[in-house]
Amino acid sequence: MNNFDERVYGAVRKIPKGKVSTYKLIAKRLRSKAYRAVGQALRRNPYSAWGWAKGKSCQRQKDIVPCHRVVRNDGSIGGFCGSNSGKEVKRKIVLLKKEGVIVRNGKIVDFKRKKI
DNA sequence: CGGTTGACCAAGT
DNA sequence: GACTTGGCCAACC
Repeated sequence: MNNFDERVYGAVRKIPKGKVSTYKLIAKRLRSKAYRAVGQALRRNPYSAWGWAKGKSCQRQKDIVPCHRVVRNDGSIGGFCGSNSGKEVKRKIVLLKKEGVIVRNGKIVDFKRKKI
């Protein structure tokens, strides 16, 4: 519970629906400069937000980490599901759209107002 | 313990 | 806008 990964997951879970955050901001919230390590933690994310958002039984909602609400500092998507292929990124965009976050050309529209 | 990696960032070209 | 560089930090081998 005290390792870096757990703290990252905890912070990401607190992101409210319809809002987004960045790797850097999360690191800041943890009082750390390890924004790169945040990406690392999510990459090996043991919890899956994808199955949950898709409505299929995957894991308990309280345990999931909404990694799709975490994007790069400039509002671009980054990666998803341990991959940066366009396929996975598209999934991420769909999830965001469901929550009211519009993404165009791989970037979040009005990102400044939606980030925490 | 040292080197590599990465869902990053900022500044430079 | 794209690409490169140097820096950053934790996990991994």
